[in-house]
Amino acid sequence: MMNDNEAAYHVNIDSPIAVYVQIENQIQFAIAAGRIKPGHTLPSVREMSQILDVNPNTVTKAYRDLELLELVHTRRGVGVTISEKAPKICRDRMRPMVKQHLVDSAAECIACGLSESEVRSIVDNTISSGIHPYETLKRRK
Amino acid sequence: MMNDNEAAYHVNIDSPIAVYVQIENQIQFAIAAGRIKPGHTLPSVREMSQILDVNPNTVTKAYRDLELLELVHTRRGVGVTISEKAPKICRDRMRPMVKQHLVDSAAECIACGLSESEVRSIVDNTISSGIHPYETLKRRK
Amino acid sequence: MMNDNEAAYHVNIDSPIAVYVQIENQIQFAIAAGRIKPGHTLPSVREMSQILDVNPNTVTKAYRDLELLELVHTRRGVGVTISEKAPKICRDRMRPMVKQHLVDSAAECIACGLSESEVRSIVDNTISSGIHPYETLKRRK
Amino acid sequence: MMNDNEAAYHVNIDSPIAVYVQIENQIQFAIAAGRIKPGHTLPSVREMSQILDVNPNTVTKAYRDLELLELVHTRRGVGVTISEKAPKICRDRMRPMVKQHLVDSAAECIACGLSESEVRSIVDNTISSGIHPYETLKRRK
DNA sequence: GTGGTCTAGACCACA
DNA sequence: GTGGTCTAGACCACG
Repeated sequence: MMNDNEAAYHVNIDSPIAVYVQIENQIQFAIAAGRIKPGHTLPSVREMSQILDVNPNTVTKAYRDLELLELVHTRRGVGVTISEKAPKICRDRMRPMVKQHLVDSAAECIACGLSESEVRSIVDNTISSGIHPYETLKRRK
Repeated sequence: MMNDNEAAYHVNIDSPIAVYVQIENQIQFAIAAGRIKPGHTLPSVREMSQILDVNPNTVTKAYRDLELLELVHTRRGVGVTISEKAPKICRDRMRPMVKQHLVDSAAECIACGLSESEVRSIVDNTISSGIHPYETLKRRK
Repeated sequence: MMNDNEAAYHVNIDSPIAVYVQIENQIQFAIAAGRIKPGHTLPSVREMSQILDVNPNTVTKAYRDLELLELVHTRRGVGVTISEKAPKICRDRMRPMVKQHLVDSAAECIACGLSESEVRSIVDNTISSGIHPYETLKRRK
Repeated sequence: MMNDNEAAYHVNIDSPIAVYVQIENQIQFAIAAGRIKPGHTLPSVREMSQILDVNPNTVTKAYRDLELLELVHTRRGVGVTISEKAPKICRDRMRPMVKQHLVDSAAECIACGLSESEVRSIVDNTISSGIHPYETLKRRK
């Protein structure tokens, strides 16, 4: 079994998606999926910057954004902890977004000439496989 | 009957996606979907810039990228025409991309706690509605 | 010892070859010849524009083309670095081109009535002299 | 045996070299190589534009340039004829140019890592084969 | 500090 | 008329 720290944070530096956005997304997905829960303390900025091998400023920016969204509380000397209302906020914020992504993606596939059954089969296969979204959420910002 | 302008080019200047990328995407979708075919001449840079109400340089940038992708042939004093191999190139390039988008989007939905049937229903609804993707696809690469 | 600047970038503004193409060519030759290697960071857009005394946009255009060719990786806030596969791509792309140029040039000489020995002698002299091509290669394609 | 009219004019519309330049080059090469001689009448503008399937204006521009170079005489009602001094002018003009091309091309090859023997071998092979340069001359303008 | 996008406008080359 | 190049300068996004 994994503990909370094995949430396996990572970033793809070659992704067109900004690094700080990737970080935010991973944490939001982890909250929405219940993998990290209210009260949990995120790795410190320094730890996270080492884990991800990125500039500490980048982590700071991500954490700061999460705080603006009220998903975490930052307290000096304590760290950054997941807020009580994070799961709800997170889902309320993300669901319309991910639904729209799904609509857009399906529309793209049809526009490219994929058959309806092909589209449905891709979705079915995705559903029935373990999946790790982490950098896609803000694809369109 | 619709006229040559049926392609109905347009851009959303408030989109986070660069205008020139929106232009490229629309043309690529139109090629992939067979709405514009090899030999077809695109609106001139000046025309297109009027249609879209953007600076001609922005259109030039989009057309130039399409040429680097070998989707169009550009000839000074003549215009920009769709290449013979455009449909194939376009589909080969776009299909893996749109499929991946669909996989990612479906994974996002599941990760956010949407039920499998909810996901399938969104896809089904999208398939059975007329749709006009034009500013999705990736920003770069 | 020479410093990092040994690459000695420069452009000829009176050349009929576009400035941005001259920049691309110099970098490609430097990569093909092994003078700059994967991981190397190119001068920033602003630096290069000062070195060459051209508008930053012109440098941007060159760097962007190099990225589309996958010769460099561009990262905002970081800079432009030579990709791992640049040397191979570069040689694969350039060798057929330069060979064809050589064939064409030799054919031109013969067609103009130069003797075979004269042609060979020009080539021999060129080979045995230090040479710095930087603005040849094709304009496009 | 070919007669003068079988000089086999043709243009490559996809070449980066301007069509009118390709026309000029072919005629100049033909003069330099002695394939067409003083007194010979070139195809009329209309004929040539049909042969090449290009706009008559393009042929007109080429013929006009050749006249400025004193390679041809244009007389209304008669046509365009090769001048007496064309062969000499042509060679004097072209030789330095083609020599420089050869130097540049050999330098490019070396810069791309081709071995000296490889370069010599390419040249030798070219010399010993029948060759038809027609659009290369003004590669660099 | 880095690069990315867009505008405005000039001038050139080509058909 | 077509597209191509370059400049100047603004504003944004990222680390």
